[in-house]
Amino acid sequence: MEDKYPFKAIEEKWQSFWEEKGLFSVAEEQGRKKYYLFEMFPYPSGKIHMGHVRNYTIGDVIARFKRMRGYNVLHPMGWDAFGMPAENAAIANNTHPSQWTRENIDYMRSQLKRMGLSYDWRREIATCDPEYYRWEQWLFVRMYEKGMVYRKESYVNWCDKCATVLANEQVEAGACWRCGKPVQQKKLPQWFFRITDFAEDLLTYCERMPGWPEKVLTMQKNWIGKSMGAEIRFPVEGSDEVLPVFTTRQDTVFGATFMCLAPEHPMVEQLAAGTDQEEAVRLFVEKMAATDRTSKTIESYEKEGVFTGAWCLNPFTGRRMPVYTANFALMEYGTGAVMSVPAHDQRDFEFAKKYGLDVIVVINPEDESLTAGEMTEAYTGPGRLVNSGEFDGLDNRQALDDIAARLEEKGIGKKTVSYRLRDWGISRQRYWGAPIPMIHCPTCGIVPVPDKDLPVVLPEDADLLEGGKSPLPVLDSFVRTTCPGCGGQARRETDTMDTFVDSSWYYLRYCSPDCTEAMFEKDAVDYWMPADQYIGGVEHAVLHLLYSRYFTRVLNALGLVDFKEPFTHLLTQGMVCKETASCPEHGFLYPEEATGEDEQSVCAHCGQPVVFGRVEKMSKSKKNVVDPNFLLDRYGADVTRLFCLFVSPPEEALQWSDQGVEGAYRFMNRVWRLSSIWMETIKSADVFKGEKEDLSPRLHSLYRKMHQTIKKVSVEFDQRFHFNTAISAVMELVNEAYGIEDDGIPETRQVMKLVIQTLAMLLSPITPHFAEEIWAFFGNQESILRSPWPEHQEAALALDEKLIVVQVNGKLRGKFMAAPDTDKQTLEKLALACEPVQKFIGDKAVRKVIVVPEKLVNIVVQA
RNA sequence: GCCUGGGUGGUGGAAUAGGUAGACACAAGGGACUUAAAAUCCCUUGGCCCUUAGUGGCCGUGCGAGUUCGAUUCUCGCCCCAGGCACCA
Repeated sequence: MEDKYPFKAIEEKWQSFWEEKGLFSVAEEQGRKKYYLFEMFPYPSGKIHMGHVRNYTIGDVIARFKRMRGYNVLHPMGWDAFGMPAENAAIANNTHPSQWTRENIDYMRSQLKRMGLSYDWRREIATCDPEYYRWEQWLFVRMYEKGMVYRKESYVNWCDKCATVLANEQVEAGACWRCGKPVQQKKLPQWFFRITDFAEDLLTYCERMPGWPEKVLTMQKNWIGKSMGAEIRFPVEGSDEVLPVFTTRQDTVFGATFMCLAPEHPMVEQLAAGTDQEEAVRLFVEKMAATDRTSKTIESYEKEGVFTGAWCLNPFTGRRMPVYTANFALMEYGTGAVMSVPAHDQRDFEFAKKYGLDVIVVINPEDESLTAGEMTEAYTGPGRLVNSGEFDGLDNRQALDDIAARLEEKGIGKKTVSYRLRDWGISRQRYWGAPIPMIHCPTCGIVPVPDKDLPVVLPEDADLLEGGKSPLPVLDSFVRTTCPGCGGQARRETDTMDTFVDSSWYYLRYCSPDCTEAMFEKDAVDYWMPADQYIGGVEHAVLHLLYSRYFTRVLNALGLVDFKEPFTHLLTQGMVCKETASCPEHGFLYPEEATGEDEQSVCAHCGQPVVFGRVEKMSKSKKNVVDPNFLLDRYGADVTRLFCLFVSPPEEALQWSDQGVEGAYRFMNRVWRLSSIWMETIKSADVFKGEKEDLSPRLHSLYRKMHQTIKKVSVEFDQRFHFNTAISAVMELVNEAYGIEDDGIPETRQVMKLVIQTLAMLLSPITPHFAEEIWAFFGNQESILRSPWPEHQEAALALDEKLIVVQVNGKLRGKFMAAPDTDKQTLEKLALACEPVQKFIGDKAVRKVIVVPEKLVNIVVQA
């Protein structure tokens, strides 16, 4: 054996071995315990990045460990293959999205294979495959039949640059999540999934998923945004019209002095018609429609509105309330109308101040009496009702219930719930996606494509248009069709589905990827689902993960699956970060653009000192990326995997360190060397099976350390997934094993054989190629993955003597050794006898002695 | 503004049914081997103090209180950082 771990030859050898033996291919085995884990499938963007490396390494460790633990492990991989970058790249490179995507998949698959990931590649799926999206279309039709999908003309988030509609989830701070351009509002007919029907259920189950991180559940809960409140109907003066509002503060209804409608509210135009405000309202509404979301957010503090000329009546006080249209009223939330209570809502307060509207205090804080004219901000806290007729004196929390009850009695409103969550708009005016399987017939209206005609295949011969506009509407061969109802000429729907639809059910397809009769084989799904472990970036906490939960509910409601939650355990891994380097003049710099040693580095372009900036998520724009290929070439897959797991626990951010990788490489070589040193002498030896009492103190200690390590590593792999501490434990074992010399005594060789074999097994999930190589050295023909995970022996952990810590008034003052079963009295006696302890007690009176057996004695003395 | 995490050596990070703070590694320093370098191996490494250099003393887990024999861990108040949401009535 060589001095350095020769990863190149070894890794290729074992990768072929696994592939030839089909070691990771699985099938349902009734009666055998299953484990289904998978990681978020990648978008085939070109090549894998460090985030992928980290994500898939974490999953692979668990998969390999569970196999050795005897589970039937399903560990699949696929491609989230539809999406805009493919179109953009195709235009830029004068190729076709299909070709671009498939080439990327081929290359990235080869990269993943180089990492030694244990996937069942026979189950590989790509969402752009017609046999995949066929079933998505099929489901769409089922949902349409059940009224779970609808079409509505509505204002949608529109990105001009990407030339498409965006879901609310894809709008970040008023800008497109993909290109960063401000998002505008545009009125278009769109297809929507009724996700809001499941808002309550999605929320309820957030309390029933102990396997999910609290953080993700909280983000989902906030996203769904449930508010308990009331709907109150305000009659419009001099008309039969009624304006319903949603409020969470019905306790303040006596203080409502005006009303605000969203500029898009359908009543705005009608109310203003014929009044002298008509023109002003029209101008305001037009101005608001032209304002994009970003500037609305930025100017969020400046409240603005226009009187519509109409008045409504407060149903409790009879007060005439002017109806305004205001920029802070949102059409998407509640009813699009707000009852404004300036004394107790900050937005209403600011609006009232600006337009000179009345402020009426209806809640006084405890022991204080507010005066409307003296308030500088709204009072939103709790208190007692005033100016509220029969409700005066009530605690406002009680009034919430009482006033809601009165609403129902008077027939002017009711208790109700509002959610922040909106229905999911899934139409995309884009080419590279799954076609929506609907037909527009001039006679029959909108008709679904019959099942026998599915899939509606995305024509791959379409020529892409400049600016990213979809070619489908002008592709006659696609658009022209016949109506399945009347047989007459009809047009196909040319919108495609949001790619998040594709990724909302792929984990079900993995269970039976080749099924031609249905979305999936029920038996296979019954066996494998729900998935036991899902791993991916936290950035999908409210997008993909919420949609997947929704989809599972849809399938459940359609009777296709028996469960509601798709993933019992979720692990959200942290970002991969690296320090940035920048030049005041040239911006961010690649490492090779900064010359010189660390602190004295200068910009290669201008010679100015390089500023080493903050540690940021790896990104091309920050020029702080590390290419996995570089690592695989230079250190190999095992070291790359080892490093990713060792630097930090999986859910924390991983901070890249060049020295850190070197350290992982050194460790790998160190274990390799340890094995090399002993290999020849222990090859023919027996594995130690004797009693630990027969061993020399040194060997005994090593033997115990080995069992400790097995225990520690097993717990980490099984429950906590803190691989960094598992690796630390293995390092300690290696360090201790290094202290043993070959003295020719049989027990020494037997123990060393046991230790080295155990090391190979403990490391096999992390550094599988290395482990296989060591395993084969011992003459094993089978893969190490086929051998059972080692079990620690509790008896081997026992110590003859335990270290007892002695404290005086809680401070460490001495230590001694004692047998584990030493009783409290003896421990106390021994502790008091400790020489340094005596010094601290001196002539002070001992007040109390606390004894924790096998651990510590604390002597409390007078201060 | 609201919600959720998190603040521990020069660095990444260990340690929580409350019980030796700093495991393991990186970096740094010293030594061995070598003609030399690389590699490797060994040692030191939280800060401060000492007229006794020790099995020595004091301080130390963002800051301030509290509970306790004992707090990185529990409670309360504050500060800072990261992530999420953001005119949600």
